[in-house]
Amino acid sequence: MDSHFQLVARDAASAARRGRLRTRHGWIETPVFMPVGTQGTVKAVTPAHLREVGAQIILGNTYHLNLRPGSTLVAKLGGLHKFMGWDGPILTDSGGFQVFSLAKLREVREDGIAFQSHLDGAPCFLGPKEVMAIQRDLGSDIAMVIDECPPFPCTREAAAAAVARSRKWAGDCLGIARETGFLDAGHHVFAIVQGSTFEDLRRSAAEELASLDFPGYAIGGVSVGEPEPEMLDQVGSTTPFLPSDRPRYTMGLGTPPQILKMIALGVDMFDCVMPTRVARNGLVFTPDGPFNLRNERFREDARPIVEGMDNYTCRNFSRAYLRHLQLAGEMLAGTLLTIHNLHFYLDLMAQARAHIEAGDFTRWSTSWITRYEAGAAGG
RNA sequence: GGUGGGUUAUCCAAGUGGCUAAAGGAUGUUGACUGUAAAUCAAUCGGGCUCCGCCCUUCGAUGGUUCGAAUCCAUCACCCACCA
Repeated sequence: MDSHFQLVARDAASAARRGRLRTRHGWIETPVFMPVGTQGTVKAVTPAHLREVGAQIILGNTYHLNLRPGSTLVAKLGGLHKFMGWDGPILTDSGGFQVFSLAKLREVREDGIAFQSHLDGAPCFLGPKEVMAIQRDLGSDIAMVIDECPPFPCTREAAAAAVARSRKWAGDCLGIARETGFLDAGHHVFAIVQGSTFEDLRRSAAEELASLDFPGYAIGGVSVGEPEPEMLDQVGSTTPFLPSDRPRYTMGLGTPPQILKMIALGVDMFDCVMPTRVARNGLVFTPDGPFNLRNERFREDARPIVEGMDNYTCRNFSRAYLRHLQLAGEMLAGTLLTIHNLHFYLDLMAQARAHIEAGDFTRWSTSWITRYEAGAAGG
């Protein structure tokens, strides 16, 4: 089997899969969590830190990098990998999500999305042609199609329209990738399934995109403010209609328990700003749930965030010290807490992979979630 | 010794008769954060309670004027500036 995606093992009690995805910058073991590095940096940490905590692949963002410093500049300087000093795989988001998050400054047209730059108000346009050109410039290993990500809640009409536009754009992106030799060179292009909370829309979108034969499939339109049950329903009503021999990726998710639940639904790839963003705000993850280091109860706590956890932060620093850094506004706090949180997420994924291989994923996952949710951590 | 200015809650600092438990900032405390316009944002911040409301105690100290004072008057204490 010389496919770019290989399934190594499957869980008997769920749809969880253990796989391997080949990219131009190496193989990725799935399920995988991808730290988010929107602007060509995973905030607060260096590529060396990323390696150390076990990152296999990171994200970049088409919208942001094209506005600043500009994709042609990045191309001129050797592509995003060289530019940012990261030689592992990079997935670039297309900017579709920015339609949602920057909604006040956008206009969705048939051929793409007109934005106003959030930086200086300059007009900016992203359509299939633009996003593929930018992602080619960046040297993306996995390029995402441009899509329309509707908010939650959203009407059936709006959801259907977003699905239709996204499907059209997806086909255009794939066509461009074929014509330009992007795919043949070993880059991947992933489709994005929309459909909001409408199961039939999700299903038809998934089936139609599947028929186009993409190297991978993403589930979009989640993590837009919907309650967790809705979110899991949307994922669960999409994955059955995606080809099982292609990687599946839920965009922008999630919390540790959510990720385990989605692995059980057959999802292979995840990205989320949560571990990095909340780290900069003082929140850290532990097997007994998250806690905020700013809390006074850690004032004199000499223990590491997680006893025995093998990362730079837990090996060397006490909760009391990290709390001090956070309260003092020291930038090192963001760095050390990000290192811990990323390691926590990536270590969780490594455990999940091992348990899928070992055949006891569901049992392990259930007890992991139970402990996490019961946790009054740090007490 | 003289003249002028000042003393407000943990800190800084508004407030010159009622709408003031007292602006604003800082600090503190708590919470939020899900394809990153986030090293951000929000709440709370005299004490107590049967806590969508009520009761105490506050604006250097004491005494006074007034229906009512952080706000006016007197005395005292301390601080600052300038002049001797």
